[in-house]
Amino acid sequence: MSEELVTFFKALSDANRLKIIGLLARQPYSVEELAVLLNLKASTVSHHLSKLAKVGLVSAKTDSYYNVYQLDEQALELKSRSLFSQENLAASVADVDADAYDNKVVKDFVRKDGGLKTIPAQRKKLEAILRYVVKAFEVNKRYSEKKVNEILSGYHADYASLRRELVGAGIMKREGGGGDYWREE
Amino acid sequence: MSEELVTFFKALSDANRLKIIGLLARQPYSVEELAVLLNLKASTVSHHLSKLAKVGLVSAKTDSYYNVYQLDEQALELKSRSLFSQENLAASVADVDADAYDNKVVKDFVRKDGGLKTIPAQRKKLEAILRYVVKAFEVNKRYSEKKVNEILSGYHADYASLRRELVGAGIMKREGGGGDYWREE
DNA sequence: AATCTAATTCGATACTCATCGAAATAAATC
DNA sequence: GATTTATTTCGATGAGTATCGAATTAGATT
Repeated sequence: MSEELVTFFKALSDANRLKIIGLLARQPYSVEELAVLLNLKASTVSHHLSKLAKVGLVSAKTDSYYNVYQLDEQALELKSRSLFSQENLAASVADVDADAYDNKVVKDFVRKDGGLKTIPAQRKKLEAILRYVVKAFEVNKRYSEKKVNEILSGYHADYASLRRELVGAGIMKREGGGGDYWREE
Repeated sequence: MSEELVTFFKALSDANRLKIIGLLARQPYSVEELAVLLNLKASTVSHHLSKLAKVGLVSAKTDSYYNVYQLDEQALELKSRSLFSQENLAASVADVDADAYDNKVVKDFVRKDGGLKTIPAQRKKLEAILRYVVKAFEVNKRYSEKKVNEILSGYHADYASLRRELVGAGIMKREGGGGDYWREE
């Protein structure tokens, strides 16, 4: 996945985070020690460490009062080796191709007024359309079924099928049996 | 230098720029072609390409109307190999140490009101102070000698020495013989 | 020379994110 | 159990930057 690669690079595209890595390459440090060395507040350092931890470059060990962070050299080695591998390069291009495919399908099935000519029967095309339709919903906002139907009916008279497929494909989530709907991520 | 490394990672920490790299890994493309493939405007793609070019990952070849960009695979290979080398790790730590040194010198020579107790005689300490003093100037803005003197006199009565040392150390630039001063980078 | 076309630059806007201080957690000592 | 200490989380702020459209530049064709 390309998103993961972006996250990795973002984690490293900050001078203070690189300094942290450089320091941890020599020995483990607590948050406070790093804060003093870098002339930053502890909360800021904590923020940086969480980003580095998220991509698996550092990890923490609790030691009495302190939370001692250490560099995962193995992960560093591994990552740096595979960064520009054929797979990663291909993955980023796959994203482009996928987008292009989605765009083509949307162009084929969507009228100028934004509504759907038909609901695609083929699975792959249907999913492309579902990814298009879901953009009408805000991320992480809760919608009642009534509201969902109302929005979807702007796309096709058979809003119920759209709603069912959105949930079935995991593109929208639903709480329990009769709860609200929302768009994740 | 650590700054260079940050720039490199920043160049790669954008999804669209990674896609560009992925695409150029297969074949060269013009700006316009990339814009279509990525669903972006040409001006945006141009902006991305300039960032990638700045770190030496891509280069352009003019071909009739078009400006065809290609990936410098050699640079990619080279960079990825040395990213987390001992030298780079050490360099980032050196920055920390250097900063700590500068901070200590500043603490020793600067009064609470911001003025200098004395102008350091030792070269290394003087340079640390000069790096501190130059922060009073905006980057890339032009200042007349009169204005420079005015600002520097806030630090020490011997503003002329400060001005001379700033230029001598290359920390501030001066145009020709009697022209304006400015702070680069 | 005049005109087209692609590319770049510039100014504006919206969004992301580094940083801080304050509040909330967590863990250990008293 | 109460309190201290380190860390994390949260909200706000400011700086940086991706994106666009318009204006400008650079080249090539007529």
